Amino acid sequence: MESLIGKNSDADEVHLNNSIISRLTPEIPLCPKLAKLFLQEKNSLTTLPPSFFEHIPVLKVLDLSHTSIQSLPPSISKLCVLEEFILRECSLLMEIPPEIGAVKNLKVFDLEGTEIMYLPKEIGKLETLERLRVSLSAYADDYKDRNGIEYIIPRMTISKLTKLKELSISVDPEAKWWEVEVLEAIMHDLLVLPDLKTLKLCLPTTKLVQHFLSLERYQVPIFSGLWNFRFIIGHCEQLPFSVQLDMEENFLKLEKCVKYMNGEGWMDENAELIRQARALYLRRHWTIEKLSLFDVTRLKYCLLMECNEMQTLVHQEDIYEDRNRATNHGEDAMLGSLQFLAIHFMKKLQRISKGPIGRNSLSCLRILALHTCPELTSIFVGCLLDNFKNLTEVIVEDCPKVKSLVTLEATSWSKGPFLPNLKRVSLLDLPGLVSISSGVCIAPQLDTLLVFNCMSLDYLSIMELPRDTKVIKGEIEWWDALKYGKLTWNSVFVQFKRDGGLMDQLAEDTNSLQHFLELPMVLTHPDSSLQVDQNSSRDDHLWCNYQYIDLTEDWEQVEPLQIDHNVPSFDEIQDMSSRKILNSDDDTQSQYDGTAVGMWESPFPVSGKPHNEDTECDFEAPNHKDASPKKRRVYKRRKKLEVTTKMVIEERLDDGHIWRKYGQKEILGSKYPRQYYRCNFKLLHGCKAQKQVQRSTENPSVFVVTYFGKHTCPRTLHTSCSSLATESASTTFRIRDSSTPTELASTISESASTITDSHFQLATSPQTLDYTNKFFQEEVLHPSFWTLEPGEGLPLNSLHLQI
DNA sequence: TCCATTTGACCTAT
DNA sequence: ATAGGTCAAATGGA
Repeated sequence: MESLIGKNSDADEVHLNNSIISRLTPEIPLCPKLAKLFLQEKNSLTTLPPSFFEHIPVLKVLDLSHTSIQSLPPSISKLCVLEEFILRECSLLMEIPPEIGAVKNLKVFDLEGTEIMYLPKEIGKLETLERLRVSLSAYADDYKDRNGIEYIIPRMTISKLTKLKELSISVDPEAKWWEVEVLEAIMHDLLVLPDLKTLKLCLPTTKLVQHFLSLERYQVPIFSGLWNFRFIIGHCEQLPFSVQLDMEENFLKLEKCVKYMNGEGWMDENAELIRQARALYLRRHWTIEKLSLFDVTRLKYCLLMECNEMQTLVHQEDIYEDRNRATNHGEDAMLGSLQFLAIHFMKKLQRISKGPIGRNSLSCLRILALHTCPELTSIFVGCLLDNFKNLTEVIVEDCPKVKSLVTLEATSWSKGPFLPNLKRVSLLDLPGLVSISSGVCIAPQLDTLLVFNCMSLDYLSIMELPRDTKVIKGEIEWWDALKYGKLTWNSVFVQFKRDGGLMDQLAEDTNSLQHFLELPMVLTHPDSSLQVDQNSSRDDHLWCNYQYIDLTEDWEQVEPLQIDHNVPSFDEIQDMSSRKILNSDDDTQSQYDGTAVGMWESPFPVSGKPHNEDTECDFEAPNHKDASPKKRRVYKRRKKLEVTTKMVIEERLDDGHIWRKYGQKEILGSKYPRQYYRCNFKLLHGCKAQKQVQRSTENPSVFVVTYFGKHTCPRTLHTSCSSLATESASTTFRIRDSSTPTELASTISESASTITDSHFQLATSPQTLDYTNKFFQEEVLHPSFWTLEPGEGLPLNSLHLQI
C-alpha cells in the first residue's frame, strides 16, 4: 500500500481491486490530492491503520465495499469533505464509531450488507446526508438487551437528516427488536423529511403497513410522495436451498418493489401498496387463487413463489369486472403492463389465464419463466396466442404435465405465425412434452431452442419452428433419438458439452431476470404500442440504473427498467477498468459474473396455514464460507471428478451450512453407516448445530438427515448465501453431468435403477415418475415437512432427501 | 455391557 | 497452510 500510494501520491483517484493486501501499513504517505479511494472486494483487507484517514484531507469518495474490515478508525473524523462513503457488504463491520458525526459533508452513506448493531446518534449530525442505507444485523437484539431498544436507532436521529432523499433500512428477518414501537417511531421521524423520495423498509405486519399508509404530511400521504420504494411485508424463512437466490436479490432491486410473504385472506389490507408497485414478489400467499385479486394493472415485473392455492393468474371474469370499473385506459387489459413474469413452485397452478381475457392482456410480456409447477398444463392457449406480441423469451422447466407450449381450444383463432418476437425458447425437464406447439406455427424469429431432459419430445416440425432457427441446443442422446426434424436442423444443432460446465451453462440459460435486464429498453406509453428501442445498447440500458425517474404518474414516459443505484453493472465495471487501476493481480469480478441458478429443490410449503413461528423448523439461511463465492466455485470446480456414492451424498446434502464430519458408525440393523456432522463454526463461535446423515435401508435413494440444535453462529454475508447455495447446486449438477444417466444410475444407486430428484428425472422407468410424484405430494424437501421430535435434546427435525 | 456418539490424531487434497 | 474426511479409541447413557 505504501509503495503503491507512495508512487502515486499525486493521483487524485486510486483503485485497489483484488489485490492481496491483508493489512494496510500503518504509515501511509501524504496523499494531499487524493479525492477518490476505492478499495472494494478485498476480502483480505481486515484492518485499517488508526491514522489511515489523516493524510487524505480532500477525499470525497471512499468505497470499502466487500472488504473484511471490522471497524473504522476514529480518524474518519478527519474526512471533513467526504461526500460518499460506501461500505456495502462489509459483513464483519458491526459498529460505526461516533466520529462519523464529524464527516460533515457526507451525502451518501451506504451500509447495506453490513452487520451493524445500532446507528450511533452522531449520524444525526450529518445534516447534508441525502442517501442513507443501513442494514442492521441480528446482533442488534443483543445490543438491545444490553443498552435498551431506543439505542438501536436512536429517536430523533433520522428526523435530523432533513436533506434525506433516500432511506433504506434492512433488518435481519430474525431480528426481534424490529417491532411495532420502533417502526412507529421511525415513521414518525419520516414526517419531517420533506425531500424523501425513496424509502426501503421491512414492514413485518399488515398493521404496520396500514400505519405507514396512513402517514400524512400536510394532509398528503407520505407514500404518495415516494418515487421509489421497496417494502418487505411479512416474513418467511429464507428459501431452503438454492432456489435462484440471486434472482430474488436482484428482483428486490427493481423499482417500486413489494415483497409480500405469508399473506392470507381475500380483502387484503396490503392491496394499496401492491397497487402502486411495479415489481411484486409474492411468496407463500396462503389463500390467493388468482393474481388478479390484486390490482395489478401497473405491474411490470412479477415473481411468484409457493402460492399453493393459485390456479391461474387471470380469469375471464376479471376482465368484465375491470370494464365495470371503467379504468382510465378503457382497455380490457389484464396484466397489460407486465414485462417480466417468473413463477416458481406453484403447486396448483394450471394455467396462466382462463377464458378470453382481452386483446391487450399480457401484450407487454417479454419474458415468461415457469419453474416447477406440477399441475401446469396450459401455457399459451389458442385464443390468446395473439396477445403475446412482445414475448421474446420463454423458459419452462420441471412442469411434468406440460405436453406442448400451445394448447389448442375449440375457439377459432387467426392464422399464425404467432409469438412474432419470440427469440429464445428453453425447455427443461419436461417429461410430458411431446410437441413444441401442437402444430401451430410460432416464433418466426426464433434464434435459440434449448431442450434439456425432455425425452418425450421426439418430433420437431417445420410447421412449428422456422427453418432458419439459428441454434438448437440439446443433449446428444435426445438429438439421436429424434424421429423427425434432425435433417432440417442438423446444421444448427449444438450438443451440450458434458464437461462440468454444463450446469453453469444451464443456469445462465435459465436466468430469466438476468436475461431481462440485458434486453434493450422499451417505451411504454398507454397510447403507443410497445416498441423495442433497437438502438439502445446494453450500456445505455444499464446507465439507466443510475437515474431516478419519477414514475408516480399514470402517464408514463420513457420508463426504463430501473434498478437500485448501486447494483453492480457492467458499465460500472467497464468504467473501473478504464480508470487508473494501480494494482490488479486478479481479473475476477466475482460479484458480477454470471449467476448460477439452482433449480433442483422444490420447496412447496404445506398448504393451508402459515407456520407457527415457534414450532417451525430450525432451518436457517445458507451460511457463507470465508472464501469469496467465486473462489469457492473455482475451488469446487477444480475438484477431480469422482463419481462415487459418497460424493453424491455430500454434494447433494449441502444445505448451505458448512459442516465438518466428525465420525461415522455402522448402525445396528441398518445397511448404511450413519455420518456425524457438526457445524464448522463450533470452535469459532461455539455453534451447537449438528446433523446426522444416513441412507435409508428401505429406500436407498432416500437420505435421512437429522438436525440437532440451532445454529448460533453469526450469519454474515447474506449475499454469499445465494452464491453458496447455487454453488452447491452447480456442483451437484457437475457430478451428474459428468456421466451419462446410465453410468450415474449404476454408480449412485446400487439397488434402484433410477435416480430421481425434482429437477433431473434422468431415468426413464415408471419408478422414476412414481418417485417424482411422491416427492411433490409429500414435499419431502421442504423444511416445513420436517417432523419435530418430542422431548428435549432430541432431533429438531429430520429431512428425507432423495437423490 | 452394548452401542451410539464424540474426541482427537492423522491423512489427503487443494 | 488449511480444510475437511478417516479411524481408532474414549466416553457416556440405557
